[in-house]
Amino acid sequence: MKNSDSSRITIKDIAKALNVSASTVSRVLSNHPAISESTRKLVNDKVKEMGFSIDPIASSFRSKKTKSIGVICPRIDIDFHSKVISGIEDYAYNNGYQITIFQSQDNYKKEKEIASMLETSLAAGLIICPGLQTHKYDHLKKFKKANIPLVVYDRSTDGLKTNKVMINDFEASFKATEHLIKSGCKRIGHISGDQSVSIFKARLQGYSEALIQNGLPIEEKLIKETKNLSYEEGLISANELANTNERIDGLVCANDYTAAAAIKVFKKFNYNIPEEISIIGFSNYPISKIVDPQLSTIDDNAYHMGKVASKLLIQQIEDSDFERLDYQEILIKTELIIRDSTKK
Amino acid sequence: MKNSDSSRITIKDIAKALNVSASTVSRVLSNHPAISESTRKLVNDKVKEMGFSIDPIASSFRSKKTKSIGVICPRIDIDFHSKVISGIEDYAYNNGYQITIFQSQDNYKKEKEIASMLETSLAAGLIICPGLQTHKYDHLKKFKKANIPLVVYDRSTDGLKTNKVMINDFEASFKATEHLIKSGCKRIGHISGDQSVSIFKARLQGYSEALIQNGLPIEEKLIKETKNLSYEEGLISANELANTNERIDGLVCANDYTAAAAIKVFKKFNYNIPEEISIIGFSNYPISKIVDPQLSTIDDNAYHMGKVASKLLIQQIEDSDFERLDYQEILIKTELIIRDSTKK
DNA sequence: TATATTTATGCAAATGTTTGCATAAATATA
DNA sequence: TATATTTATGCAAACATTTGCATAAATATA
Repeated sequence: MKNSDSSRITIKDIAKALNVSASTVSRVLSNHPAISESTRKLVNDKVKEMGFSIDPIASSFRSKKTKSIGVICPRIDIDFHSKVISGIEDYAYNNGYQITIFQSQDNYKKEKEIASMLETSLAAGLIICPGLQTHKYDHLKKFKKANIPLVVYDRSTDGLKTNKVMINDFEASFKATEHLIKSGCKRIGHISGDQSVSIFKARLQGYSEALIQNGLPIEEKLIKETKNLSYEEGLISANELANTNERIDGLVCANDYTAAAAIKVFKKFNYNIPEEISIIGFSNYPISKIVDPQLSTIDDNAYHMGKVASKLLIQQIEDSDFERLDYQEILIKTELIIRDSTKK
Repeated sequence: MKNSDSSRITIKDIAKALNVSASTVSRVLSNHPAISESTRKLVNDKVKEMGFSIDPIASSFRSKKTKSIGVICPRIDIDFHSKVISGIEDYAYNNGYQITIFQSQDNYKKEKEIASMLETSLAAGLIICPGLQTHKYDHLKKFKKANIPLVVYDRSTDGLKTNKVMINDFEASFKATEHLIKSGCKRIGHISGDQSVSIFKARLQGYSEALIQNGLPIEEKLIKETKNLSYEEGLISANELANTNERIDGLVCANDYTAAAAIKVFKKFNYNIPEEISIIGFSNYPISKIVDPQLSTIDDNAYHMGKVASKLLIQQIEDSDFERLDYQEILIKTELIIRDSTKK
């Protein structure tokens, strides 16, 4: 009765109780084919009876594999990231993986630090949204060398050839702009995000391309770049747009905060929304249903994006042919959500 | 040159290179006192030179300790939880711990499943916000038995004596209500959450107590219970309140969504806010700064709550006197944020 | 100087699981 | 029936680190 005390039940205890070897028990547990049905049942029953469960640390130690996926994002408490992570976790959990989360705070040094830690700690894989200050990717390239699967989400990483899951920002923004054009808008402005960030650049391009393809001119003064797409910056930009001498009748915003700000400003300037100006946001934040009028916007499918990233990663972890594949880029479809801030 | 290939550098490699024993290297790495300054330096230099880092799995395997904190919450993509987790992660990371996150989806069975997994996987500790369906706590009591530190956050757990970090909901709601009374409101309604959930019960009690202490009557028909405190439920409740024959001049809402809904409804009924009715929310969600007028509310300090929970847990993990303490309950202070939806 | 104490280091075992190799038993083939 | 093949199981080593115990070296005490 070596284990009558609080110490954990091991494979050996099961083996001893059944007069079989530890190997046999281990093989049953991992569904090894070369085990007879009879012993398989015997072992499984005993395992249940004794309430045994495998020690994951010991298992990882021996096999050099873990069931733990590292996730690095700038911050967890940003609506978009929390949704992506929710999707990552759901899929991972249902497939037997755990996720360990880190916040880089958009700090390049910290991001490198976390990445290198993850690399030496036998993470099964890494899902990362690189920080805004991250422009070199050596810390990520190391994962390829170490043969640890890697998936980047949301931000494009020029020069790093790796698995990516992204929103088709260009297409989404194009779609949003086209929606305004089709409903009759002729003079459409844009409140854009930091143009050194690829996704915001893509949103501006989508907007521009939609104008061009529909024969509308691009007017530089109707494009207002902001640093953080904050509500406050939105107020400022919208004010400037409301004060141009010729009226605008449409506004494509690169997120919902600036769009909400624009609604407030144009209402103050006595524009009827959507009759005199159509305003559309991006992301489908909770606020979009609360502002008055309710905001038309683009749903970025963040949760789904997380699921896809998780799936892609786990596929690569488990697929032994992994080395044959090089990498994949997946674009997530967005959805145009038409509410009351744009004409039908 | 055994390790010229891709295999990892071990303590033995360092030992061999310096002609010392592995024990010595290990002791340097864990700051064991019985090591001379000279060898300490020698080893540390070699460690840097060879780019060695300890294998955390092997270390955990031998020492039966991990640096991994389990976190279970209903969902990650809820503003409150994502902020708490952000705080947990920040503090944990700065103290050498990692967090592994799970979503219970408010599903009792899943919560139990995750908890039991965490218990057998050598988690250093657990931080949990129990789900709405969780009314028995055997799965958490096991942690105490297994001597794994446990901290519950946000939801009270009657009958479970354990470490808790909570908002003082009673006091916060009291404070909010008193703010309205002091600014001259005489007839104050309340939109409340599910009364089987302790925190929402406490918010109702805080509201009631403030009325009583200020000599105002409690009118049952001015208290509207909702199931989920959703924006839609807020619209319905506010409509009912706007249709009582005697006008109300104040409204305390148990969250910001219902408060935002109330603003919309009372504006529609041509009330001037805050002159004719003061409306206050709870939680300080992003929307509170965006609705018009900007919403007065209670900041629940979610990020700080996470930090405190993390700190409490790590204290208990590392404090060898842990068994001496029984448990602690910490109440986080809330902050009254006065914006434009309430009279000054 | 002899003995006691302190300080610094090494030895070797132990942790729980997995897995290559060996082998026994059972079955198929000639 | 003898041999070859397949199937099921066991043996024992390996993984990287930690730690109790032993001991050598250095220092303090008598």
